[in-house]
Amino acid sequence: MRHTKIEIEDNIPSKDQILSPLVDEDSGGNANGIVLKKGPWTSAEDEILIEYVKKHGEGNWNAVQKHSGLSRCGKSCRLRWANHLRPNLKKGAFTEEEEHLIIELHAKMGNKWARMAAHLPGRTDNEIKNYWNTRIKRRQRAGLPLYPPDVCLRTWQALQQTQDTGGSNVVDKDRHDLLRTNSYDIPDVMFHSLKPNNTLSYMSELPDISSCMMKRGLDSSLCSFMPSTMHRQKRFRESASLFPSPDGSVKAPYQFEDNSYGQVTQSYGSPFPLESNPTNKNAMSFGSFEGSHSLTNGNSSASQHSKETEKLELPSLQYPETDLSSWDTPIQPSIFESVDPFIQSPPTFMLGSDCPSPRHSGLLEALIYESKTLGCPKNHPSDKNSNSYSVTPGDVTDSYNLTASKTEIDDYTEAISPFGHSTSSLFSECTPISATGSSYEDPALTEAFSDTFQSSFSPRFHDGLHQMLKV
DNA sequence: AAATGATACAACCGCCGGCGT
DNA sequence: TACGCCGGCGGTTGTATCATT
Repeated sequence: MRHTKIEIEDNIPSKDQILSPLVDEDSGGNANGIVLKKGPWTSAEDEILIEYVKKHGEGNWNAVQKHSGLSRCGKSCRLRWANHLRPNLKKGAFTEEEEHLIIELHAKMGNKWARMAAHLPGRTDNEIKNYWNTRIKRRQRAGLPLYPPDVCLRTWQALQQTQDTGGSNVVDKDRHDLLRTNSYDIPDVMFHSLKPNNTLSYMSELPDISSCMMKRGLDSSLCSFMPSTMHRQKRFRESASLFPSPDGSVKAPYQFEDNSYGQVTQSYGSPFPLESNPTNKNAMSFGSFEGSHSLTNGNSSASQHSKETEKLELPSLQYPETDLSSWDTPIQPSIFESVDPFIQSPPTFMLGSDCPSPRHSGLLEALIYESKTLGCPKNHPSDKNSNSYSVTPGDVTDSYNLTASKTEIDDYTEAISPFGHSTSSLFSECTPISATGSSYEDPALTEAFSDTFQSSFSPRFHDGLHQMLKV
């Protein structure tokens, strides 16, 4: 880990700091009229803070300024202490073990940096967050997925075990607790055009799956490389940013075909044709890729705003249909998803959950979410170019128009796994870490995961589908 | 050697929940 | 119950440093 100039020359306040200390000019200082300093900490300030904590202990950070004369706000003091001054902080680069742990933890927890830090003694949430964001960028640039297959497998197994036991023996207890609240604040996503001639069919609900976790997975890891670190609003705002089209013009990476209720569909895949192209076998990509919208600061999604959609966060979903054997192969660009931006109240049987927002999702949630999403009746693409089922504006809440035959559904579910797309797509989220020479490229591993996946969900999906068709 | 881009890291900001009044 | 304060958390930004051209 590098040492910054500030750390190295800690005893010497920078010229800038001396000449023009950064202060909170906006606030003009605290309630006492004292101007609070901002910017890098000096060693002198560190000393003061350390002394303060020695005397008074941690906490009551707002009192630091009062008692020690340190011109820093409480938040700043807490952060400085937590990230740099507290004892037993481990400095330096992450070890291989730590990196693996982070990957695994992120698969389970999503962007829960503080909780992840709890599993990494001496590491701070900020460090982990920075590491992860850097990793995301790196892999995005390389067009590689985020999670290695073994992580996918373990996460999936953990998920299954959790479901089977109905408990929390695999998933952290607090995580399990998290599954108990309700939060349906994200758009549901319909995956269509997942395969040539295949668009997502309706799936019935999976009663034993946490809808929360599914939601949380929406915009994250599994679904895309879009860092889940973006503010929802901002993400949406930026989602309206423009992406160059092949002809040099710019256009939104996806468009609403119809912004009426229940029929809003967006086509993702900025530089590529917006309509589904049946001939583009590799169109679906789970990972990020060069030129994809996900590369805009790692954030994908652009959209046109409509009155109805303005408040919504639009997820970035990229479902590669990558070959399991090509872990290190940059994923082919393209993606066509449709998103129902209208958040509807979920069926009550859906598990309430902790569902912090989906932006925090990890692989685990992504897996669940994806399966759930596919099983959600409201997630219906209206893509007329596909065989997907559509929802008309009037049937958002209680019914759907099924425009495909049961046979089609059967074929589809059989063909592309319970997740609506090839099981292999899930692995595109997984990636080998070449440096470790681990088993990430082990075909047996990926196959095992695939088998597990298929065998676990297909029957349910089928049952659900058939049941749904009776409606 | 300079310019440019990428990376790593520190720090700030806004939001949210808990808690006390 | 409402309100304000405080601390924690996640997201974002700014900047120093390194690498490449």
